[in-house]
Amino acid sequence: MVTGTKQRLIEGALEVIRSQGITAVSARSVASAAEANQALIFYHFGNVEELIAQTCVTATESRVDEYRERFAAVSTLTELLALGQTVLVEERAEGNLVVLAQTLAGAQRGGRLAEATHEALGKWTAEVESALVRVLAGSPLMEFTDPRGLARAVSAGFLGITLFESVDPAGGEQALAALTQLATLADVIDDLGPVATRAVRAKLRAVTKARR
Amino acid sequence: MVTGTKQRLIEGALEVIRSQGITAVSARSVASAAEANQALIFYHFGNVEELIAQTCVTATESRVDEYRERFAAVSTLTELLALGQTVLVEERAEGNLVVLAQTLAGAQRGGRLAEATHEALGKWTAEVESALVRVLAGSPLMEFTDPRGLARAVSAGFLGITLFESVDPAGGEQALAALTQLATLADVIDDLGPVATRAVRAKLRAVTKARR
DNA sequence: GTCTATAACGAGATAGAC
DNA sequence: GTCTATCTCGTTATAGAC
Repeated sequence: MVTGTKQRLIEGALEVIRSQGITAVSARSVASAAEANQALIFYHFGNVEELIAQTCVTATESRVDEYRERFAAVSTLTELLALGQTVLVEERAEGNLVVLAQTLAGAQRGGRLAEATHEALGKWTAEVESALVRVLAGSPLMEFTDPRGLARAVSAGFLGITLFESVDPAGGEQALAALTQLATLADVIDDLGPVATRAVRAKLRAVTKARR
Repeated sequence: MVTGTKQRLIEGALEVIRSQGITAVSARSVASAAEANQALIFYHFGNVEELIAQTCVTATESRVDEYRERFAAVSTLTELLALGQTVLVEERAEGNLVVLAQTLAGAQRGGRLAEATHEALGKWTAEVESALVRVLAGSPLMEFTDPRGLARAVSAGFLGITLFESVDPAGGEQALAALTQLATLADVIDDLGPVATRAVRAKLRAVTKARR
């Protein structure tokens, strides 16, 4: 099944999306990239949208599987942040964040692509979230952050940077560097321990008060 | 010029992109939304890509102008973060972050859209950056953050959350909430002043050492 | 500036031979 | 499962009347 036509069509779709984006996807362009007959898309997937949906989900699945062990090996916030950087850099070459971002853009009208991207995003956020929970356990940060929301924010941020990079590579690099710096700051809070905890608690009280 | 056909075509393009995304854009769909004749797109813009490019730039310009005074009024990090949230919420209704994100996706193949989105992104990042520089002046944070890169990271993050929201509104909300919490943490570091500065410096030395 | 009409082509999708 | 051929429709873009 490795060299099967169905698989080749998915790889063709990946290639078209990576190099030209979702707007360039058509039965003909994908079939051409896959060196397959255009009619086979409809035989194997029924329609083009379904092909894209399956492409997005399986590609994401395969990349997340690739990273699973590495996420599991992470035990500190610093390590997690370093892994995040690695993901961004590796996917810059692998191109699967581009695929997810492009499919997400194509999902604006809802439909099958919305369902598929929702599923694909869930695969990333689940991995990030569980790593966050593990890493933040016992940290003063745990008390004030929601790993669930944070995992989503991080995933969304990565997608945004991926899109940003495509039109401004230098700017994307700067953005990544800035995030790394912020990461260090979070680490510092972590290390400050009880001092930071007290400070954060005081701040939260102040903020809460001010908003009443 | 307010009710001119050219303007109506731009508004039609905005409507199509907002409701159905970049993949649904065509001379016919836009003309229909603008209640204008399809041929007029080619008379006024030459081709559809140019229409989208101008739509993206002018829409971004108008929204950024809308926020300029509010950015200028910001004098603390907390206020800036609050404004950031406001932007995200208001643009959720206004829909112009969606337009920028969608155009960015359409810019994957380069060409005119890449140029236009580069320009549009620059308008946002310039505003965010100048506010960051002002707000971080004299803060211990200034020493360790690059406002230029941070502004790009923030802008990219907003675009990512915007895309994320379109397929998972609840998740987008959680992401936004998590960022707000992180914002408070940054604020705390700011308030800690010299204590934080020393801690961050020590941490940076440690990190630098570990990487050698 | 705006319209109709139409050329020229690419799109999704299906039928049917092999 | 894969191919060719084809239908039908939507697409960009232009020509030319008004």
